[in-house]
Amino acid sequence: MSSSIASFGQHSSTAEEEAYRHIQQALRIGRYKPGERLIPEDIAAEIGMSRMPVREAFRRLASDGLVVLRPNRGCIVAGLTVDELYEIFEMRSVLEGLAVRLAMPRIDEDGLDDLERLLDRMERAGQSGSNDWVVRHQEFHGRICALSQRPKLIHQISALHAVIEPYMRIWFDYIEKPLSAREEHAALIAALRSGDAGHAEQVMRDHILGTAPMLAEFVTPSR
Amino acid sequence: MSSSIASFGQHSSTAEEEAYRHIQQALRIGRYKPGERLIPEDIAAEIGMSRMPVREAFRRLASDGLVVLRPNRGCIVAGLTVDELYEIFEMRSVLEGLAVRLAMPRIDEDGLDDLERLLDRMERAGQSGSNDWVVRHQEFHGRICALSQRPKLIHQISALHAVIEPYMRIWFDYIEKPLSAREEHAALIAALRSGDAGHAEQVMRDHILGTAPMLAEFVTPSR
DNA sequence: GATTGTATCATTGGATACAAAAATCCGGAG
DNA sequence: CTCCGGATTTTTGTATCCAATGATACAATC
Repeated sequence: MSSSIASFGQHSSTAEEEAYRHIQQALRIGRYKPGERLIPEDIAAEIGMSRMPVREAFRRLASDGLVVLRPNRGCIVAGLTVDELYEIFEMRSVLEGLAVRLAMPRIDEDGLDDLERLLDRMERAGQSGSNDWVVRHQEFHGRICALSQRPKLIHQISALHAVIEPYMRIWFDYIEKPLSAREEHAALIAALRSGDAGHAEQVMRDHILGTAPMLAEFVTPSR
Repeated sequence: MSSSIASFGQHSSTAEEEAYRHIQQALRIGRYKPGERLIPEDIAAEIGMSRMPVREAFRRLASDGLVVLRPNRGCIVAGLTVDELYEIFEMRSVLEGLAVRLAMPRIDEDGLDDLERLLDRMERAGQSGSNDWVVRHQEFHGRICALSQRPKLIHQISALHAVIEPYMRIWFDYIEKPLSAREEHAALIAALRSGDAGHAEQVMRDHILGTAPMLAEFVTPSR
């Protein structure tokens, strides 16, 4: 088999898993655009398998909200309306707010230092021009969520990040780097340092809700 | 074909959808028990189709967290540990908290009256002994969520309810009716009537988190 | 010239067949 | 009696095939 691209590491044993990862990655980086139809045969050929595992991957992607699957109409890339984008951010705000609150008792000095390091990496990625910033930003948020030690919560938040990632990338391509990003994330660390869980939760909520309007500007009314 | 149960309405055209509904229903009412293996062929035979649509339904159910799908190991009904049950309730608390907050500006006198009616139905179902109470309870919470007018939020909350429904039923079978249920839900309506969105959110959070410990008693350590 | 009906084509959904992996069973050795 | 190893059986994963549905283009009629 000639898996030309993305062959770093033996990710998984099943073909369905491979298809899922492949398509998700393509969606995240915006290779497939909203409204575009995903042809099972094309994708199957691309990664060297038959249509079937691809079809099954479609189901999961649909559950994640990344594609829309209409009977006998195939699979189209899900685009977000402005309303839906806000909805995602509302959900993120309360879920990640919960995550920091739960993370609070589990975090120590080392953990806080790690977060500072991640903040620096994010900053550097932002200045370098490549849009790695988006990845670093997710890494920062992901680290905090991970501290909560709640698998289902982490999974859910991660799924929401995947949905908005394409828009984050477009956003980042327009403006060099989110202006207040460094202060806001530094404020999150400070809130964690304070030891006041309720306060940290509120800071996270405000941070996320505050981001939404900036992103909303770049939602193309693709429907 | 003889679709014995739940044949109200022509739900959908595709076999996969039928399989999904069938299995989900069976899981909700506890017909399939945690840890039990779901044999694709058996279920396929049961509803008169081949393994394939059933397999695809498994993917969605796995995304919902209702079953666990391990490569080459098949599909087993997801059981919850006590920790996982608490996690679900934590997520519910913030998501439904968000839902009431968003519902607040959209609710009017008629809406509040509707909720009162649903509360009465819940009460009657609780006294009748049949475990319709669980359904009515979900109906009550679902109505509030619906008022938020947030499709993705509603969907997510609904998925969480599905996961805990079997445990709610077991719980209800032991104790006749949750003791403080009526007061708590009446308090929710009162909070909505007050017009204070933040307060209503807090009441919802407390209500849901308060329920978790009672349910946790009935989680069989099935793993 | 526009609109509607019809025929053809492409694509999806589902079933069957086949291959690969895991679980089970059975026998033998320690 | 227990533990290990191999063959068999069961079950899962994937591919191919067939039927059915939706899209499209062309033609006929208004």
